[in-house]
Amino acid sequence: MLDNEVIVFKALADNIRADILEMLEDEEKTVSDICRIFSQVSQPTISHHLQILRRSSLVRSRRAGKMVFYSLNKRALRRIMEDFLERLDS
Amino acid sequence: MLDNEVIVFKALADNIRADILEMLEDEEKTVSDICRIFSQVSQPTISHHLQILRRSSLVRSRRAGKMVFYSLNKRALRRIMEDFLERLDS
DNA sequence: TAGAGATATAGAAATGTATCTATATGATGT
DNA sequence: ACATCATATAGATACATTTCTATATCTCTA
Repeated sequence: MLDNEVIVFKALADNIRADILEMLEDEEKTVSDICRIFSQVSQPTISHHLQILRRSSLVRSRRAGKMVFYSLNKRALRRIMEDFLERLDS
Repeated sequence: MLDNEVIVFKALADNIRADILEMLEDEEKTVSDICRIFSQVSQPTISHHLQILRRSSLVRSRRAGKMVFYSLNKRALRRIMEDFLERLDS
């Protein structure tokens, strides 16, 4: 199994990060948007999870003024999963 | 993201377990077989990783005399990954 | 440029996971 | 029944991750 695959699986191996990814499935969201949903979790914690997702290439971020928008990198996610599945069959 | 998906990703999120899965890709192996390869890791540690893989449904085990054979549950792995990918597109 | 809003980083505490040694359990042959 | 081999479990320790509070950084506006 490739190293970056393990990194991606680590990123996916957490309920909060899984929920964040689902939130980003259809549209990008700011950190505050995300924090608003996870009302029980602090902003730095959300920020930390976002960094992990970013390092794994599963999300992208762009700054717009004071806000930072995060979006799901579907292409990367799909590519990694499909490569993994393909090696399983061959 | 489904709960059992997160459980599977947790199982995949470890280098030793990833390596074990690769070893099992083509043929079942006993615990001793696996231990022989991971010569730096103790038998109970391998056993522990195998239990995690088993609980996640990624491997199956069968006893044959004193030995226990572990095998990759390709069908489960493929099904989980494909369901995950499919929800990504729809 | 001072103040306020949005996000990131630092550092510490809490929690979780991996690993080890020792030992228990299960199976086989004598 | 006993000794032995293969694997699993218990319990302790080490290591890694998650989470928090406090604070820094960046950006806009007055």
